[in-house]
Amino acid sequence: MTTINDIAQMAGVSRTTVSRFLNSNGYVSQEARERIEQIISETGYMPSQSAKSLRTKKTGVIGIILPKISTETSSRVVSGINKVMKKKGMQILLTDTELDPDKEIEYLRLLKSRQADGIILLATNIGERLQKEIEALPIPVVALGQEVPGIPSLTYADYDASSDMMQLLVGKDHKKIGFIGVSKTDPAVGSIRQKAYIDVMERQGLEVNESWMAEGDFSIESGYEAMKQIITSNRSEIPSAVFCVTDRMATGAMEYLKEQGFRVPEDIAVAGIGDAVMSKYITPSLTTVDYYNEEAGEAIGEMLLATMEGKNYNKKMMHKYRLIKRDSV
Amino acid sequence: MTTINDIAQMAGVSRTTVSRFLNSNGYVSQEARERIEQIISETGYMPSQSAKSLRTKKTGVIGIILPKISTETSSRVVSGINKVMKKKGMQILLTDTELDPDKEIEYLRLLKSRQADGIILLATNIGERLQKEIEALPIPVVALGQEVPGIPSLTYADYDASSDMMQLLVGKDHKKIGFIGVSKTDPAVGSIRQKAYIDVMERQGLEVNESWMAEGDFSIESGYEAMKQIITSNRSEIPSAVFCVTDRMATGAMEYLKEQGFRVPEDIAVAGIGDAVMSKYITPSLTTVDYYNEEAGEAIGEMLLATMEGKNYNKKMMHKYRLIKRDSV
DNA sequence: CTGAAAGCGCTTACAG
DNA sequence: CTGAAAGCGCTTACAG
Repeated sequence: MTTINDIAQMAGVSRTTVSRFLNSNGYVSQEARERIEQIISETGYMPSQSAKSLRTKKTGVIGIILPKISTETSSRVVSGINKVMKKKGMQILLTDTELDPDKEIEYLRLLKSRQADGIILLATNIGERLQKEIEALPIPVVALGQEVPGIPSLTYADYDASSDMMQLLVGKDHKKIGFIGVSKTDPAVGSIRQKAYIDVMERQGLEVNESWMAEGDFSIESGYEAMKQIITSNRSEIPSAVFCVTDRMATGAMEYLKEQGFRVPEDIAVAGIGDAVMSKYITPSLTTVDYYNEEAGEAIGEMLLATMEGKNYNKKMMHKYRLIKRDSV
Repeated sequence: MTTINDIAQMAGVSRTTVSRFLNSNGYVSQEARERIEQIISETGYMPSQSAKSLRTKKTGVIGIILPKISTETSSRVVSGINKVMKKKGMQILLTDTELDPDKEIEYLRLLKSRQADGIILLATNIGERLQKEIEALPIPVVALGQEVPGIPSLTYADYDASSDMMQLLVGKDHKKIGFIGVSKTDPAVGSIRQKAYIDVMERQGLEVNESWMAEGDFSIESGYEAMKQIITSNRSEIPSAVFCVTDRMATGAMEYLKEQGFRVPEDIAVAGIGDAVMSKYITPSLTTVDYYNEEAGEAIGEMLLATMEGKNYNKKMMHKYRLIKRDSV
């Protein structure tokens, strides 16, 4: 590998001058500049980032901690983050917890040792240990999707979006509304969305029937199973609508209903959240909520950049959303 | 930040000993070991990767050059790669060319300057310049999805898979088969899959009607438009089946057909490639080819690891696939 | 079993 | 406008 010393020698200047040229700070004579430029393009020289980082304490890399890489939401978010980081010449180091809370901590440490300039955390749960770990970290951390105490967070409007969707159902005169959720260990998806469901039901004086509620694990199959459970355990009185906290689970639920000969939405209406591409193309097309994930990625990227610059950034934000009314409701 | 020197001092040993402890090479007395261990856990010390990399010339990072981050294929592949890299304690640096060939070269250089230990390239085209650049690179590079001369490549079985799909169509007695492809600058998707289409048509003595062929750009919308073009420019004689080189375009094509009142597959059959999740849940479900992208990710990861170790690895491989027969054909 | 010393490739005061 | 020198935090022969 050719180094800055080689370039300096070949150009007949000191490495200080080459460094100045590289970083365009300090004066370099036109003459020196030209010779250096020439040599660099001849050799294809690229400064070593490791050496640079060791010296400057900046790596130009930010870390992203994802619950799961191969997910539509993840890839949209990453795409958004990448968009803003690219402009700043920053790279992205990807990390995947596979939904394991311990790994969130492990990766936080790893990213520290790799001296990431900043970290974006897409947490699924937010335990004590995680918070302690973050607090001790000498690197700016921001969170997307969950509100994490003590650090800037951008959350989705889970409560409002879920309430709106429930209102839509209620407005269509549904009184028996079922619910397919996920574990409450996930505050945003498991807990808040369910709370909105229950609150609207109660506010409307509607009965919250436990047997109309089931829990899945985000997968399409689990939505299928949850729907099956709701239907089979309620021979006499099945719900006329089901609110699913996720498009994938809603897709599974519809799959089961169609299989059993139910008409959607005539017999049972189905609603989801997330606006997966799929939701527009299944039949009937799915009524859902668009969370603008890619833009959320951009926004959280900007937030991280701002906190890295020590700016007094608005700490807690909620991202926009919109209801998409289609044919399943 | 606490450094190895701090640890050494606090533990009353030299930093050499601490380093030996950290990397578990060379002897360290039980006593020293315990003190060091203790101090490290107290301080939460993590060795600086930049310093380590500068010294050892290994970063523990591999780079991935993707045509587009937020794509189902990409995220499956990355997930597979991550799976094998995780086992080796390696991290992934993500890079997105946005389908711009110049960026492939740019990112190759960037990853060099970041001293990636290896690079996985998901190229979309393979020009001269790219090949020259790779050749000059002092880092192992492997390619997935396209055969790139001079480096180990894992390709999908584009020709065979497309031929099989065409045979399936022919077997269902289709004689007028249309085609929706992409630009031929993409050898694998644009060129090879089309060649298979034409070869089968000719081998069967079927007419290759130019007006039954259209070109999209991978997007669902472009599939819609391509289908529209085929239908509207053939008032008298429309094809009875259309082979689309991509599930997304097939989905768009079906969307247009359904809109126009055509029945799929009775009036026109539609086939795709890629097994997008969606393809199972649209109506009718899409007949397609599963390329096992995640496993391909694992395989290319292993190939990179092997080349990094200088192993005499099988240079050119083709990944397995399977035809999935569903209801659209 | 352990430590002193050199060196990886940069940047940055400092002095000229 | 330019260079000599120190130092970033590690690892690795080498010597004991």
